[in-house]
Amino acid sequence: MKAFITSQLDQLVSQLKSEALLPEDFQPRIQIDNTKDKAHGDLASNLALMSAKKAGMNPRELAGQIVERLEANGEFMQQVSKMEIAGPGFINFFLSTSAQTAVIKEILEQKAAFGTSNQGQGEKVQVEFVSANPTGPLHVGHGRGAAVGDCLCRLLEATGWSVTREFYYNDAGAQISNLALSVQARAKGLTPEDAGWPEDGYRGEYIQEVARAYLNGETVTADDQEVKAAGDAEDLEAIRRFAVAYLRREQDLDLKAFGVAFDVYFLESSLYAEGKVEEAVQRLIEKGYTYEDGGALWLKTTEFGDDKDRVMRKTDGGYTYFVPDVAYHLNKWQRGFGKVINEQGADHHSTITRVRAGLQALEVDIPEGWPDYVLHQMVTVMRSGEEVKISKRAGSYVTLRDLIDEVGCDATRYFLAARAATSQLTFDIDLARSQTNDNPVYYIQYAHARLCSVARQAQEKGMSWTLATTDLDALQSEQEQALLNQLARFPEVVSIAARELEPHQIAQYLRELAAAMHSWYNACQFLVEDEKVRSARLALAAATRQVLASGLQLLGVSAPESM
RNA sequence: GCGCCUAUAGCUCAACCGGAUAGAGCAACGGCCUUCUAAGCCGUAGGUUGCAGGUUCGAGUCCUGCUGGGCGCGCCA
Repeated sequence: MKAFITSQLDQLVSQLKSEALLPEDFQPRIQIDNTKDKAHGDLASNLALMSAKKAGMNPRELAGQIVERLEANGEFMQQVSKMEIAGPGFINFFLSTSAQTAVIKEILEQKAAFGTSNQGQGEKVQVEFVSANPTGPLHVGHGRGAAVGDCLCRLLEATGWSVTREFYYNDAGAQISNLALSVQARAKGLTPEDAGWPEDGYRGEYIQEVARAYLNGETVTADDQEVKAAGDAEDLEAIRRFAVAYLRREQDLDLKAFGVAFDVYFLESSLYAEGKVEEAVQRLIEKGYTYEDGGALWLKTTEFGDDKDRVMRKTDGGYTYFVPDVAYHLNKWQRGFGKVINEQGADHHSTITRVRAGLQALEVDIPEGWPDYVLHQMVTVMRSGEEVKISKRAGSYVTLRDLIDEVGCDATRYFLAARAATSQLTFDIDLARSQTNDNPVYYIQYAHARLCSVARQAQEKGMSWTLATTDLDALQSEQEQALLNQLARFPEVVSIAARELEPHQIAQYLRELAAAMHSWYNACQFLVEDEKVRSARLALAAATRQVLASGLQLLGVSAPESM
C-alpha cells in the first residue's frame, strides 16, 4: 500500500511540474511514514513540507493543492477513504477497509514468502562470524556474534542474497602453541599452581579434559578431519593436532545446540600451506608499499588512513596476525564475493583499518570500503543483580553452553540478538529464565501459541472458512485495524533490517506485533456464532500467526504451537 | 594523548537513511478470568533525550566543543 501511494505521489509530482507549480529539476524523495498516532490516519507524507519552498507557497496551501488532485483520482480514492492536512503541512491518509485488509490475502497466499524480497538479486554475500580460535569453549561474546551473525544471514537470505556462512580460525599461531603446552602440562599431571606450569598457559578445567581424552587415545572428528590421540605426553605436535580438533568439535556442538551452522570452515594454516600469505606479501612489496626497518618488514598503512605504519614480518621472521588476514580477504574477493560482512567483537575494531589498507595496497581493484563490518559491543552477564564473570569449565569467562543449558536456546538467541549490536548488552539470566510476562521471548511465542490454539479449536468445532468466501470488511474494531497496520509493516521492516544489517529491528517488531495480537485477543472473541465475523477473524488470526512464525524464523527462535 | 562505540523514564531498551504530543517492558498504583491459554489485557503515574552551541520549516537523530562510561591504540590474535 505504501508503494502504491508512493507511486501515485510520484506521478502527481510530475503533474505539478507540468502545471509549473514545481520546478522541472526538483526531485523530492517521496516519503510515506507509518503514523504513531491513530488520529493521524494510517499513513502520512511530508511531501508538501519538503516541496513548499520550491513551489513558493506555504506547506499547508501546497498540501491542499495535492489533496485536491488526489481526490480527483478514482483509482486512488478506492484505497484511501479520506485525507487530512495536519500540523505544519502533513498529509494524512486514512485507508479504506479493503485496502487495509488486502494484506491478509497477500499473507495467506504467499505464506512464508510474505516479507521476502529480491533486493539482493541472487548476488553472493559472504558473512564471516564467530571465528573463535580453538583454544577453549565459546564464551558469551561469541554467542552474541553467533546470534547476530546468523540472524543477519537469515535476513540476507530473506531479501534475495545468496549467503555463505563462514568460520575462520587460527590453528597455527602462538596461541595454539600455548594451548598445546598447557594440555601437555596437564597430561604430565601438572596444575596451574605448580612451578613447571607454562607461562600464560590456559588454566581452565577443560584443558584437563582434553589431556585426559588425549591420554585415553580417544578419536575426535571436527571440520571433516578425524584425529586420533597418540597418547604420548612427549609428542607436542600430536597434542596440538588433537587439542585443536577436540576444542573445534566442542565449539561445533555448542553452535549446533544454538542452531547455527556454517557452510565453510576456513583454516588460517591453509593460507600458509598454499603459499597465499607469501603471495600477498610479495605483491605488497612489488607495489612499493613496504619497507624494512629495525630488522622488520613494515606496511605503509598510513597511506590508507592508519595513524601509524604496521609491522608485517617480525624480526623473528614470523608474520603478524593481520598479514594472513589480508591474504584471507584477498581470497574472499577472488572467490567472487562482491559483498562481504565480518561480524566480530568491537575489541578487534583496530584490525579494520589494517585489513582494508592491506587490500588497497594490493591494487587489485577492491573497493575502498570493502569489506563491511558489523561490530558488537561487550556482553555483561547478570544473576541476582550481580555480575557473573566465571564458569566452572572455562574459569575466566561465562560460556555460551552455560547460557544455553540454563536459559534455553530460544531465550539466549533472542536476548543476544534483540539489542542493537552497537550497544553494550546486559544479559539478565533471571529475566531470560523467567516464564512470566516479564520475558519478551515467551510473550511473542505465547501470541503464536494462542493463535494456533484458536485454529485447532475452530477445526474441532467444524468452523471451517475459506479466504475466497470471507468478507474481510467485517474487521472493523480498533484492535483489528491496528493489527492490520502492523502486519502490513512486516516486508518493510525485513527490508530495512537487512539493508542496515540490524537484526534487532526484527525482535523489536515482533514484540510490537505480539502486543497488537494480545490486545486484539482480549478485546474480541473469535469463535462466535456470526459466521461472517468469525471467518474474517480466523483469517486475520491465520495471517498473524504466519507473520509471527516468519519473524521468529528470522531470529532462529522456535514458534511453538502450544505452551 | 589518539581512534571506535555509547549516554533517552527509577531499571533494561526502542524510536524506520531529520518529521507531528519521544515509545515499550520491568518496578509502583488501580481494575479485568462461569467466555477461544491470565505466560494475557485495560488504566494511572513517570522525561529539560549528559551539557553548551550550530544547521533546518522541523533535531533524540546531522555538525562543533565539552563531560561521563565501555573498548582499542604490541614486532599478541
